[in-house]
Amino acid sequence: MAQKRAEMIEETRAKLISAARAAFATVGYADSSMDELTAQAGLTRGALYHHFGGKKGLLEAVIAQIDAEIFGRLAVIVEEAESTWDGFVQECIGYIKMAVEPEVQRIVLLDGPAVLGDPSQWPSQNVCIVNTRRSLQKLIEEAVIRPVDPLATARLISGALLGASLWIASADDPRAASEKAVQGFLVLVAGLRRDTSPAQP
Amino acid sequence: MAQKRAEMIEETRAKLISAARAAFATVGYADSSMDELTAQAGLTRGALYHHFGGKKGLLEAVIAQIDAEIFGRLAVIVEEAESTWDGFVQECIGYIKMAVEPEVQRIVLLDGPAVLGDPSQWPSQNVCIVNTRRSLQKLIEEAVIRPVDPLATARLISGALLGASLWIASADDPRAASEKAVQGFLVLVAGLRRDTSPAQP
DNA sequence: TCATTTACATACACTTCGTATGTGAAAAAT
DNA sequence: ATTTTTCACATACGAAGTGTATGTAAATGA
Repeated sequence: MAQKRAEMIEETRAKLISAARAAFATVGYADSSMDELTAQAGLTRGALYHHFGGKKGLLEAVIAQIDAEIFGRLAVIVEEAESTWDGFVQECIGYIKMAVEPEVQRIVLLDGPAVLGDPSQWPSQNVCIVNTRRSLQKLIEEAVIRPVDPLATARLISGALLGASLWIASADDPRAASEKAVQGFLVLVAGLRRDTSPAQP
Repeated sequence: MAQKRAEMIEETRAKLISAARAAFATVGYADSSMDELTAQAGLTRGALYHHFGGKKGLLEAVIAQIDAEIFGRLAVIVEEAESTWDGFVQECIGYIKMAVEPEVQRIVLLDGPAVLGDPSQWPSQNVCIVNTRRSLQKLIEEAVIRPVDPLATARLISGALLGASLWIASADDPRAASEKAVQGFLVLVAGLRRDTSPAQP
C-alpha cells in the first residue's frame, strides 16, 4: 500500500498526462483549461508547472506518449512483414489507420504542429518520419528503390499519409475512403521502385 | 476625396485583414491579441466582431485571401505549361515554393488546420487540393496516368507537398532541401504514369 | 422628416494563464 | 538523532485576453 516516493511522482505525472490526453482530444489544446484538466486529475496547476513547465510542456509529454504507442504498434507490423519493401508499405498503411483515430489526429496532427512547430524538430521525433526514413535508406541499400534522398522523401511520404488521414477522418464513408487512399498510395510509392512493374492489382 | 460608403466599409475590412495577416504571420494565431491587432488598424474589437464574428472568422478571411493569391500565382504557372502533365508537375512544384513562405506556412499550414480543422472543409477550399484534384482527373481522362481516385490521390499529394514545405522551411539549407524534395516528388508521381518510363534524370 | 438600420466604439464580466510564494514531507547532512 | 535542505506540490495574486451587451452617430429608406 505504502508506495515509494518515485512511484508516487510517476503516478502524478501519469495522471496529468492522462487527463491532458482526454482534454486535448475532446476540446483541443487551445480550449483545454489547465485548471479543469488538473482538477480532473485531483491536482492543481502547481503540479503541472512543476513537472512540465507549462501547457506546452504538457502537450509535448502527451505527444511523446502517443508517439511511443504508435511506435510500438508499428514495430509489430514491421516484424511480421516478409520483405523490407512489404514492411515499408505495411507500416505506412498502418500509420494511416492509426492517424485516423480522433485522439491522434487532434493532438498529434493538428494541434501539435501548430503549437510546437515542425514535427521533425520535436524531441519525441515524429514516429512516422523517422521510421519511413530508415525504411527508405534500407531499401536504397538493397537497391529495391531509386536513389532518392531518404529524408526528403520520408517527409513527402509522411505528409502524404497525414493528408490522407485527415481526409479519411472527415469523409462520409471512412472505410471506402481509406481503401481509395491506400490504393493511391500504392501507386505513388510504386514510382520509387527500380523495377518498373505496375502497381499491384 | 469623399469615398462611397461601400468603399469605406471594404477598406476597414481590408485594414483588419491586413493587420491580422501581419500579426498571425509573426506571432501566430494564438498569441495575436485582438486588441493590439485592431488598434494597429486604427480600429477596435467592435469592428472585428461586426465584420468577422470573431477571431476565427478573421482567420478564415485571412486564409481565403492568401489562398486566392496562391490560386492566381499558380494559374499563371499552369497556363505556361506545355502539357497537362507538365502543368500538373509545375503546379505542384510551384506550390511547394509558395508554401515555404513564412506567412503561408504559419497561417495556412500550421494555424489553419488547428483552428479550423481539415482544410478540405474550409469555405475557401484549400487551393492545392482542388487544383490537384482537377489536374488528376484530366490526366486520367487523357489516359496519361493510372485510374486512381482523384480526390484521394489529391489529398495524398497535397499532404506530401505540405510535408515537404515544412521540412524545407526548417532545413539548414532550404535551397538544397527544396531540390531534394522536388526530386523525390518527381519520383513519386512518376508512379502515377501509365508509361513506365523512369523518372527524368 | 422621421424611423430604422448599419458600422463601429465602449464598458463590463468572466475566464485563463504565469509567477511568486507558501508548506509539509522526504532526503541528506551533520 | 537532529537539523538542514530539497522536493513536490498547493495557494494567492496580478495581468491579459475574450465575448457580449450596450451605446451612438451617420447613413439609408419611406
